Amino acid sequence: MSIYTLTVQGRATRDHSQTMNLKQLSEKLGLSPTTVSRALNGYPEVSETTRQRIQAAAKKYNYFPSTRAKSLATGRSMAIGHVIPTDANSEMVNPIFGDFLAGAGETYAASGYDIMLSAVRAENELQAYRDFAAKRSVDGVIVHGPRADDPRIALLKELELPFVVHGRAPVADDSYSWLDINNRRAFQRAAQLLIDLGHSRIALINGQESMDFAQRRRTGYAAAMEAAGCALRPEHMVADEMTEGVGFNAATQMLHGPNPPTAFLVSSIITAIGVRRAIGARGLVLGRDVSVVIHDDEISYLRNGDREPLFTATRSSVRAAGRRAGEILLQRIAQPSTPPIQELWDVELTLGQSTGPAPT
Amino acid sequence: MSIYTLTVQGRATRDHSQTMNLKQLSEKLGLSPTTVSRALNGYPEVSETTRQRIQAAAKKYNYFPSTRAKSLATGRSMAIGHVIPTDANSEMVNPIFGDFLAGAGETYAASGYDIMLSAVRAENELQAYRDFAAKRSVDGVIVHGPRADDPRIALLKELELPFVVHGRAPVADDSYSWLDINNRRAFQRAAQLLIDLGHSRIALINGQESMDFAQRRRTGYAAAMEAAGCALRPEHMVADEMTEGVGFNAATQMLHGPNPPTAFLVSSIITAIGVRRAIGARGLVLGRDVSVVIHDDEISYLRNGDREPLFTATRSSVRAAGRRAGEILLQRIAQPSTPPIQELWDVELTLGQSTGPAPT
DNA sequence: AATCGCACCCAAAGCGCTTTGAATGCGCCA
DNA sequence: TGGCGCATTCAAAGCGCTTTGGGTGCGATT
Repeated sequence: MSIYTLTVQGRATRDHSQTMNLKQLSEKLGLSPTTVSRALNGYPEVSETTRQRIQAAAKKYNYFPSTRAKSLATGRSMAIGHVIPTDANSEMVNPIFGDFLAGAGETYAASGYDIMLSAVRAENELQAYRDFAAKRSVDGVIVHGPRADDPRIALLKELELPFVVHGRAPVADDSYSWLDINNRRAFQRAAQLLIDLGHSRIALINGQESMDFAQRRRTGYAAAMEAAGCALRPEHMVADEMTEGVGFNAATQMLHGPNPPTAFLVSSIITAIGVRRAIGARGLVLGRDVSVVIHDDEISYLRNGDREPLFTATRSSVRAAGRRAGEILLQRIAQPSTPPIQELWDVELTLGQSTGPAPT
Repeated sequence: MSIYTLTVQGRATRDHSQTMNLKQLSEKLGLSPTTVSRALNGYPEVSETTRQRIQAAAKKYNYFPSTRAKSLATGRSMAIGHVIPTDANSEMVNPIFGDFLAGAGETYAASGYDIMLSAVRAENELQAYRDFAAKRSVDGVIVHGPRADDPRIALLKELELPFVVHGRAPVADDSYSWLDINNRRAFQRAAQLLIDLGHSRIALINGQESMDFAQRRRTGYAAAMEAAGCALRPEHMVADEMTEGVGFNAATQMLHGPNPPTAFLVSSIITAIGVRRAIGARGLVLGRDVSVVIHDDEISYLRNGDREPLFTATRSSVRAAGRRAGEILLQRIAQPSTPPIQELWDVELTLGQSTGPAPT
């Protein structure tokens, strides 16, 4: 027995032997569907004694309202859309995605929302949002990894689909909701820390320049360097995918160059693992010969050390960000006409074993 | 304007100014909803010329059928459920999840299915599957990371919800569909490779014993060791979470022990990164003093080297597994009464830079 | 000329829920 | 005693689609 069966022609036919539904339940109780529905949804027009009776019966018969029918009747789908790009070229699935979703999922679950995931190639990303809107399958969406002049924000406004951006677009704009960390200040402080330790040849291994966060981090880094009178060397600045391999290759090349950096500022712990490998391969010691500061998203399976941090790091939990972004979105959905919400989180700077005074 | 608005009492009221629906479209065309629906769904009872006309209009007015209504009418939700445990204790979100989903998502998208994600704490996992069934929000589910005597399999059978297991339960059972890699053979071959290189003190750093794959890998490892007459030392076998920290700690401890291993067999590239760090910290050289063989799931953001593999590895793409598991599930959904499908994939063994002859 | 088959099309019912608008019954006040 | 207000309950409409079970009109068959 299954939910549906196929006829010979392949046309679907129904199978109504399903689970308990509202009508059946109300018949068992000798009440109207109206009353049962109201009782279960907590409306006041039903006496407390019948409500008790109804709830007991619902539990007894394991009754759950069909989300499909509920959605259709209410016009709300009780689901939030997330679009996960599965870039065909780079085969890169964002490693922080899982933790962000776990955080957001907690929030959603508490309010009865589900997650609708759309895994698409980058070039179909816009269409994925369009589909969400056209098929009315979600009540709101989260936008991940905003880029310079990101077309998604304009599209979502046009589609009138509530959304929250994790991160933000480069241009200041208070017409939409976002949650971001203070990337600029984070990298400025991180660079300053290294400068205070006596470093002046500090390399930046960053995410791709098209990403807003990467631009802001570079700006922060550059500001600290310039304020300290340190030269900004193009050969010491890389903006690329945040993979272990990129970290290794970039650091290897720099360490073999004419004026090798004595410190690295690295945008991701994964990239930093590659940098660490390069440092080791060059016969240098991390934290003594070469310092490294990273940004740590607190990815659950890549903790930055158990007790004390391994890498000195600017730190902000992406899981907490997911939780909060989910809250903001639900709030937007409940009250779409209130002004958008923006939150800028400051990061912690924690000292680990990967930094030390510049070698003399 | 939003999908719905709240009245003062908080009761939802409808807002029907929505997007184009079937009725509106059919009116514009001067046809009945029946005909339009049939035309768009490819049924034969409609002339080719009107079909063309209808399709053109649908495109012009950007008409998409509401999935909600469609689901209700057909009884199929056109969504696949995935439950992602967000364990509260370990805060561990499975790193291979993203890539598996990306693969499965490709398959789903090609058939018009969506992904419904349920992020729950481990203790609520069973309830998540129950909810999927009771709320009728998905047509089938994927079971991730099966454990010994996994209750989910029995539950799903009882719920009559089509499912496919990624991995399989320890007890042979051809009554359900699964897709697995040959973990036993993989680790047997990997251990054999090390033995052939002259190693005899080979450590195993494995996933938790409760996981089926970990048991099979240990069995394969043990078989090779015993066949070669190598002692199975308990202090050289670890079964724990597959994090960098665990790899580092376990390897550090072993390398400082009385009879340190000369080779490691590691269940995950993430753990192996910790092992590599421990080897470096001990002042040893990977691939010369100590050999390492890993299992590589080909996670997109943690490639095992660019061109040539970094670690010698048994290798199998988890993304490809997702694609195929999705296919199997869709097949099960379409024809639930056909016999279950089981697939056991063999892994590749690729040589990298992390293995060499045992030091003498 | 009556009948049949076929190609096309439609009205209406139904999926399982929510919500509107009314009905019922009861205590209470004038 | 009649009428009012309140607390409960219900019947029916509607959400946007699919599918059943006919219709209609036309050429071909007898």
